[in-house]
Amino acid sequence: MKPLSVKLKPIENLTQVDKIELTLQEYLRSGNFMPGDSIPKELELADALGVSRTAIREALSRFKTLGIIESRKNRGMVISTPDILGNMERVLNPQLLDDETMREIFELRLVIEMGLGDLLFKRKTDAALAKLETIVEKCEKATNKVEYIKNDAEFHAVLYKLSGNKTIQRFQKMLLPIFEYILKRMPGVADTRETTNYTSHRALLEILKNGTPEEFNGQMRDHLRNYFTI
Amino acid sequence: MKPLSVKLKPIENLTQVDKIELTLQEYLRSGNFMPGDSIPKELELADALGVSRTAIREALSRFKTLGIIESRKNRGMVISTPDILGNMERVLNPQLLDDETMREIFELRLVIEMGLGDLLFKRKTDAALAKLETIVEKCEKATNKVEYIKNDAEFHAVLYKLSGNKTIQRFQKMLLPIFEYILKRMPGVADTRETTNYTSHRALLEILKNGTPEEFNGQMRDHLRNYFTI
DNA sequence: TTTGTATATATGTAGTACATATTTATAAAC
DNA sequence: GTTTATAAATATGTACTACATATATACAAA
Repeated sequence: MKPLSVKLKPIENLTQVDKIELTLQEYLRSGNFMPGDSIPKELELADALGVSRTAIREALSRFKTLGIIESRKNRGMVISTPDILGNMERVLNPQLLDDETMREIFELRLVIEMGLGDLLFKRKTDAALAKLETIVEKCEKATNKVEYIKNDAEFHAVLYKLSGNKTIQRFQKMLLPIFEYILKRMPGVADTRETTNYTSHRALLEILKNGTPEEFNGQMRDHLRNYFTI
Repeated sequence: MKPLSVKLKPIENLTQVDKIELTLQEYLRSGNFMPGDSIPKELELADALGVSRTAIREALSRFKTLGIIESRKNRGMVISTPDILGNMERVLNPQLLDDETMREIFELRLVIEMGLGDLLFKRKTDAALAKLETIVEKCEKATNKVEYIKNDAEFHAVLYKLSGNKTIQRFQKMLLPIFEYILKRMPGVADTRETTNYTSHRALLEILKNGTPEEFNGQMRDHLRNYFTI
């Protein structure tokens, strides 16, 4: 049989609500709305678009889910500031994601960690360094794998906090389950947290105290190099 | 007056649909569903939870918005693989986000770019290097700011592509509008793309050809250093 | 000035009816 | 026997109505 042209696209099968969503999206975009601005009430929108309140509500519900608008009884709908990571967080489920995507997220985490040096040096404080010091010491005294891993997580968490960037910090926190999943389930990725850390963390800390961002990034590369076998 | 204790939290004001969402979320989580698995139809869920189909539909609509489930007529609902970046993309609107968040996103992009070296060296190909070569040459011949900026964007885009990580690549693409917004609107951030690039890009490329990841990351730091004044 | 009460209003929930698309079964045609 | 038409069944999609619920507003009472 002659193969169908790949250019043959399925006819657009948008539901009513899909169209309403697009219309409202364009309306919101072109209206230059700012957070706090209110939009017409459901009945007005339904009337303006010539559709039922049911359909309008479902379209609005999507925006509400994304955090673009908020609604309160008798106050109508207002534009809100969406939480850019919140939506991602809600779907970051290892059960649902495919392996390739998780591998890529894993890599993204590594990349971030290796590029973090400058932020850390820019915002490090004596208090934070002291805190890292105690963690590294605990790490050096750890006697079993569980303790190692716990301290490792804490060390990196404090580093991220030290970056002074709440978005990056949250991002990393979200990615932790993926990280664990990869280490446990993926073939070819060795969990080296036990063997490398207790010297490596010390080195990172010393560089952070007296070294340069370049040195730090380099040491971090070394710290994470085993994960790069993916 | 005695100040109210900050521990005094507002009483939980969850709507019916909110509760349904939580219930279904738990149901989905504990059920170990995989993409492709189907879930009970709306009427069954409504019946099981003792609520109207209307409310069930609104709760399901949220999951649909997040990409966790999909629905088709007469086929019911099936678990799907969510697009982790898709939801973020839909709300990445400079108009709606606050300046602090955008600054942090801007930083995140810088961090990623400075930690990208290893991936690039691991996956570089002759073809990609050749492509970068032509871009750098164009860049060196550029005569006005518009050309510089265009080439700069292209150079970085090819770098990201070279990383072989589609998630990172998409992520960067999504962040571009934020990047542009920051450069244009934020005080204290100088747009130095014109003055630094034509030498800096060449250096990056030469390192990528014959150098090491460390050298590359270092040069990238230099390439981006002006943005770190935030 | 505060506190209570009534009223209007916009969203939230329920229920019914029907539209629409897709599967399944069955019959007809070659 | 394989394909093609046709019909019935089914689950989601849309519309409409009615009422519940929370909140703003106005006004009265303390």
